[in-house]
Amino acid sequence: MDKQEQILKAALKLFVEYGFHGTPTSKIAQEAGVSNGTLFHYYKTKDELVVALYIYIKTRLSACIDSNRGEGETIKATFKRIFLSSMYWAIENPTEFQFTQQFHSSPYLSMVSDEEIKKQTKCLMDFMQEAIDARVLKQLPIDLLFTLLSSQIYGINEYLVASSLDAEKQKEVINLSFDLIWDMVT
Amino acid sequence: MDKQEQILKAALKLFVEYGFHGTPTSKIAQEAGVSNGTLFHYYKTKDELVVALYIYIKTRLSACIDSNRGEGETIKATFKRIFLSSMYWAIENPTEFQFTQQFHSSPYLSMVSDEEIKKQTKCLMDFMQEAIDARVLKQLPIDLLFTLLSSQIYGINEYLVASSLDAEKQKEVINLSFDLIWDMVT
DNA sequence: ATTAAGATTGACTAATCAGTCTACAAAAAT
DNA sequence: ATTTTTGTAGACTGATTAGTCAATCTTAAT
Repeated sequence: MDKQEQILKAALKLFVEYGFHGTPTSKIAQEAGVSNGTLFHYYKTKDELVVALYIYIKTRLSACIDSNRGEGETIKATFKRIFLSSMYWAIENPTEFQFTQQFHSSPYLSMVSDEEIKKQTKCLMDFMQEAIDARVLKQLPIDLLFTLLSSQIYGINEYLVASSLDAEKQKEVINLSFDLIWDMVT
Repeated sequence: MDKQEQILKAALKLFVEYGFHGTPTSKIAQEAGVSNGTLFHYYKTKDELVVALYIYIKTRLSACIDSNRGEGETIKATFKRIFLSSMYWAIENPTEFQFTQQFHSSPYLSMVSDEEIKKQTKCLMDFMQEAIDARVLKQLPIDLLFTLLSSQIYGINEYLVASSLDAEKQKEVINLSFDLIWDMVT
C-alpha cells in the first residue's frame, strides 16, 4: 500500500544485487510497481533515494539495538545483549546488512551529516562511555572501542555467511566470538 | 609510459572519488591521458577493468605482506610483522585500501574466482595453520581467525583515518591494538 | 626493405538513464 | 459543492555512456 516504502524495498533489493551503479531508477520503479514519476515525487534525485534508504535502515537497526535494555542488568550483560542483537539482526536481515556495508565504503557516506550519524549511535556510545568510566572496559578511546566492536561484527558475519553452518553451530561461533571480544576489551 | 598502468592508476583514483557508478570510462581514459579506444583495447569491458584493478592491487598487497619473513622468527614475531605490514600498507596506500573495501562489499566481488582469492591469501593462511597446529593460536576455525584479523585491520584503519593523530600517537594505537588482538587469538 | 602484428587514436552510435512535464485522479480543506 | 493540495501515471527528452570501427602509427621480425 505505502508506495514510498515499496520504493525503498525495491531499491534495497536491486542495489545489493546489482550495485548502485547497475541499478537504474526505472528498474526500481518497475520492481516497486509504481511509475517513474512517483519515484521522483518522493525522492528528488537518485542520490537522495540512496541516502534515505541508508537512514531508513540504520534507524531501524539502532532502534533494535537500543530496545529492551533490562533494569538491573550488569555491564557485561548489556554488552552481550548489544553484541547479540547486532549479530542476529545482521543474520536475519542479510540484505539490509549488506547494503549498509556497501554504502559505508562508498562515496555516498559523505552525503550523510555527522549529526545524523551521531543520532544513530548515541545510545550505544553513552553506554560504552559509562562502561569505560566504571573501569569495566579498558581505558581506550571510545571511538577505537566502538570501531573494534563494529568491525568484529562485520567480520564474524562475513565468516558465518561464507561457511553456512547450521543454527546450532552458528550459535556456538557467536558465543565463542563474544568471549574473545570480551576478553579483548576488558 | 606504460599506458595499461596509467589506466589502472586513473581508474583507481576516480573509482574511490566518485564510485564505480559515478566514473565513466571516458573520464578514466582522459585522466590517464589515453584515448577511449586504448582503454577498450586493454580491457574488453568496464567490468573487466574493475576486476583487473582489484587483482592488481591485491597482488601487490600480498606480495608486500609475504615478503621479508625472517628465518628464526618466532610465531608471535611473524604474526606481528604481518599485522604491522598490513596496517602500514593501509596507511601508506589509503586510496588502494579504500578501493579494496569498496570492491569487497560490492557485487563485483563475485566476479573474482575463488582460485584467484586463494592465491592471494595462501601464504598467510599457511602461516596461520602452522600457528594453530603449534598450539600458539587458539584452536579456532582458520577462516574465522583470518576474518577476525582482517576486520580488525579494517576497523583500526578506519579509526586512524577518522581521528587524524600524529605519527607518534598513531604508532601507539597500532601497537596497543596489536596487543589486544594477540591476547584475543592466543 | 617489407611485412605483419600490435598499439593508438578519436569520431561515431545505439542504447540507456536521470529527471521533467502534462494530465488526471483522489483526498482534504474550505 | 468547490477549490486546493497531494499522489500517480507514463510518455518524453537531453545528456551521457559503454563499447565499436576504420584509419594511422609503431615496433619487431623476416
